[in-house]
Amino acid sequence: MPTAAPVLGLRERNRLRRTRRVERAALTLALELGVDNVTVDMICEASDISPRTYFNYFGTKEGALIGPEPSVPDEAFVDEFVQARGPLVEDLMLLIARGFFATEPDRDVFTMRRELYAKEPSLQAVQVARMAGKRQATAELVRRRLASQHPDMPETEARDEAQLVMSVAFGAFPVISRLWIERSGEEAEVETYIHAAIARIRRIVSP
Amino acid sequence: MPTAAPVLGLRERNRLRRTRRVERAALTLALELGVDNVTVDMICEASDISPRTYFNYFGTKEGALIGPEPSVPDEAFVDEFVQARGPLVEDLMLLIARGFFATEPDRDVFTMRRELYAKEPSLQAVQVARMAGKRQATAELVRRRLASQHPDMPETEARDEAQLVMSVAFGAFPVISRLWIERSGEEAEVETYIHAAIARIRRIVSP
DNA sequence: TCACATTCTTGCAGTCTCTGCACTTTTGCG
DNA sequence: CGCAAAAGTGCAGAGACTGCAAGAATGTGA
Repeated sequence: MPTAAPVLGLRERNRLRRTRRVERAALTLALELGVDNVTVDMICEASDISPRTYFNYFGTKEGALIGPEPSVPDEAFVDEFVQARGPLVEDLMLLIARGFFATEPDRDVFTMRRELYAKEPSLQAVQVARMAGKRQATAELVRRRLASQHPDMPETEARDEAQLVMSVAFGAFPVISRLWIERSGEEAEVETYIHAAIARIRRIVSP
Repeated sequence: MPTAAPVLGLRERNRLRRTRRVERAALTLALELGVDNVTVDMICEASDISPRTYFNYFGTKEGALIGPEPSVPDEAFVDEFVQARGPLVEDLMLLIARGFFATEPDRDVFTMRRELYAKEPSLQAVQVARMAGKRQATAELVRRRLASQHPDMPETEARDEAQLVMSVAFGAFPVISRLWIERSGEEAEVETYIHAAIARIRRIVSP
C-alpha cells in the first residue's frame, strides 16, 4: 500500500505551484476589492490561467478563497472512530478536524485567508453550507457508533441522537476553528480547543 | 402604531395569492423532477408570472422552495431576550423559533415543503447557509445579554462564549425544526422539543 | 367618478457562474 | 525519440440574477 510518495512528479509540482499562484491572486483581489467585486475572469487574468482550468481546479468561484474541501477521512480513521469508546462529541470533532486541516496551505495563503474571513462573514456562510453537505454522511457515522455501542437503543432514538451529536459538533466547529486559527501563533493543539469548547458547552446547557 | 391591519387591501391579497400559487408550482415541479432539473423559467411558466417578478418576490431560485426568510424579531422581543435571566440557550432558541415560524404557510405548501426537505438534503444546506447569514447579529445579541448579566466578565471571553452559545443553538436548530415538522400532527409546542433537545445535549457532552 | 400619485409588474439587455465537448499541449515512460 | 495518458484550453451555451425604464394596477382625495 503506497502512502503518498514523498517525491512528487513534475505533474504534481506544477499543479501545486499553480494552485498556490491562483489562490494568492484570488485572495489578494478579494481583500482589495471585496469578494463580490471580484470575478473569476479577473482572478484568471491575474494568475494567468484559463477560466476553464480555474473551474477544473476549484469548482466554484469561492473555491480558491475558502480552501480545499475537507478530505474524506480514510476508512481506517472512520473505523477507529466507530469502534472507539471515548467521549463521543470529542472524538467526532477530532475526526472532522483531521479532515479539515489535512492539507496545510502555504503561509501567505493561510494568513490572507484568515484576514479575509475576518473581513467578509459571508464566506463563513459558504463554508458552513459546504460542510452542511456532509451532514448526512456524518450523522450516519455517529449512528453506526451508537448502534454498536448501545445495541439495545431503539432505531429512531439512535437516529435523533446521532443528528443532535452531529449538529452540536458541526455547530461548534466554526468557533473552534476560528479560535485555533486566530491563536495559531501559540502552538496549541486543536485538541486543546476542542476540550475547552466542550467544557464550555457543558456549562452553557447546564441549568 | 398600526399593527398588521386585519383586513388586507387588494394589493396584499393579490400578493398573497400569487405567492402561494408560485410556491405551489415550484414545489410541485421540484418534487416531480428534482430541484436541479427545475429552472426558474419553468416555475414562472407554470405559475404564469414573469421571471423578473419571481426574483422580486423570492430573491433566489430556492426562495420559493425553502420559504420566507425568518423575520427579524421586533425590538420588544429582542429586549425581552437581552434582559431575561432564564436558561440562555433555551431563551435563544425560542427567539429564533419565533422568527422562524412566524409566517404560517398554507397547508399544502407546508406539506409539500416537508416532503421536499426529506427528499433533497441539499436544501437543508441552503437553509443552513441562509441562517448562517444571521450568525453575527445573533452572537451580538447573546453578547449583550451576557454583558448585562455578568458585567465583570472580560470582553473577549464574553465574545467567545456568545459565539459558542449561538453555535449550539443554530446547530441544534435544524434537528428541532425537523422533529417539530415531522411530528406536527401531534399538537406539541416547540418549547417541548427545545427542552428535550437541550436535555439531550447535556447528556451528550457529559463525561 | 375622475384625475393623479404611488406602487407593482414586466420586458430587455447584459453580467456572471458554471458545464460539456472537442482540440491541443504537456508529461511520463519505454 | 515516439507513443499513450493526463491535463489545459477555447468555445458555445444554459441558467441565475440585476438595473433600468416603460407600462399596468391600485389607492386616494376632490
